[in-house]
Amino acid sequence: MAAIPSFASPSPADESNTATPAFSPLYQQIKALILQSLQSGEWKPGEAIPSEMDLATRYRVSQGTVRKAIDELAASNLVVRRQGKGTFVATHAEQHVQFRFLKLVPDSGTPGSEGPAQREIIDCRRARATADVARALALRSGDAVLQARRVLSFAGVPTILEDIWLPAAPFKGLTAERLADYHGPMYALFETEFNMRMLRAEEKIRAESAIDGREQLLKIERGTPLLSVERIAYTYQNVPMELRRGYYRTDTHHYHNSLN
Amino acid sequence: MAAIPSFASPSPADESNTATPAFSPLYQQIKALILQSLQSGEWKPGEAIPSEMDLATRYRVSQGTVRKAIDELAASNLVVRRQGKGTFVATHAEQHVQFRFLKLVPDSGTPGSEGPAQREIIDCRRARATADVARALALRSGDAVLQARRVLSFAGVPTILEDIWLPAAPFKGLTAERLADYHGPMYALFETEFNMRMLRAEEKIRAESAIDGREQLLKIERGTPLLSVERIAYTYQNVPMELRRGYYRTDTHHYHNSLN
DNA sequence: CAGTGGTCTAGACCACACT
DNA sequence: GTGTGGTCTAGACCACTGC
Repeated sequence: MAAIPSFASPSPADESNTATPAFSPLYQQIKALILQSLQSGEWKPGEAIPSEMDLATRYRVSQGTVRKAIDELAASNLVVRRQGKGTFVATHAEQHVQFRFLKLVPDSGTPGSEGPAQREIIDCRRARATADVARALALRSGDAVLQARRVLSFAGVPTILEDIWLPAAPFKGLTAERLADYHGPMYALFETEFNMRMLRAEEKIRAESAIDGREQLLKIERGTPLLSVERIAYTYQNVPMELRRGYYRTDTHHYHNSLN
Repeated sequence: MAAIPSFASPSPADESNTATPAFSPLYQQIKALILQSLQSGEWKPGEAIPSEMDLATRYRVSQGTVRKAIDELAASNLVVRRQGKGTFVATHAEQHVQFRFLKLVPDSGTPGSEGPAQREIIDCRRARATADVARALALRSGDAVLQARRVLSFAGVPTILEDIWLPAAPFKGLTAERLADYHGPMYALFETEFNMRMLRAEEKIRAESAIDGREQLLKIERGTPLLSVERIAYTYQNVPMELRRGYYRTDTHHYHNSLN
């Protein structure tokens, strides 16, 4: 950095009305710079970023300052540190993070113990955003979206029904066919084909009855209670990039959450 | 510390069979020592712990090492740092952390916008642990437990029904009457009266139908889908100290979760 | 003002992975 | 051995709080 000695962009006009003097530590500025390089694709998912010493030289700060910046990026799962090897851009494509955002686990056994999930696309098409979808994705009503419906099965048992909406613009080139033929982890596809990384998500969870044909797709009785999970996934700058409405069977699985 | 230069308790006999050489950084050892003092009650919830410099002197390490230890304790919400004032033992008794473990929020408005919750104890008595309760609380079947049932209402609407089990031994002196008469946050009572701090919790969430009288207590129709939330709360050393089975209405509220 | 936590530096050394 | 992240130190200075 060298520049900006400890104070960041405090437009003097602002200070009169804001309570906070907008002090920003050096390591936060470095963090922002690294974030920029990540977003721009200078370092791609799975790749190593430059070593701490290299970055310290590049930004003209000490290694400790770079370190603290990377610490925070690692804490939010944007990068992964590996001692002796380097710091790597996090990815959804790796085996052990396949279902980073999926918190449904089998009642007995460990998360992956049922073997791989079977993904079946039921429906996939272009559509126009309804009011609620538009609000969730920060679009306008009627904007083009991609819509998909799929079923995830574990050990042959249909367990999850998902409706997915994506804004069409950032995923230009993604056809319904491409999605329908793809059977790997969806977030990995987004990363490799569209340079779109899902960084965090918010979920709203409710209990609902299985109706509107969902009972048939999950092969359960009409009216069975289902866990309804509405997820909005965000990319850089907290821009919403995916809306997902999931319906989970909870007779053999449960949603697991840890509270600190 | 001074002692134990970078290696902690590696009983040579152990090393033959364990894959990990059991290396423990100094700051982890300091963290463990601070943890001990917290658990022993040397510093009570709400109080300040000694300053970083004081602790550094006490343990004969540098301030930076103490700092890193406290950083981790703060990250797991065991202590709270306040610049210019000190580091304080976290507590459930403060206003803004009243419902630290409750993730049910109203569909519209902010978490606290409905005003204070009304707590009504429906039932409260001593009992013997059934097999499943015993397993959850690491007891034996038949061990003495305290059992309570209560309803939480927001803005006069009954929203949450909770069954709570506590091991009787650690809560010796807690009578059914005391619990029934108490109308504040339960975890605060545990802290002040029994020096029992709930540090983290695990939840298993399912969708279930309102039956077995739960529909009456929540004043909803029989068969309405409810969110079933089984929570086990842990104190120091990951010892389970409370089992709570909650039934949440999700027509006006939802369970909110953030994923990173 | 003194005391607290927060930032930043420079340098030394350790643990780990690859070659 | 070389290079990476991880630990630890000592000292300086900054920002916030309360006396």
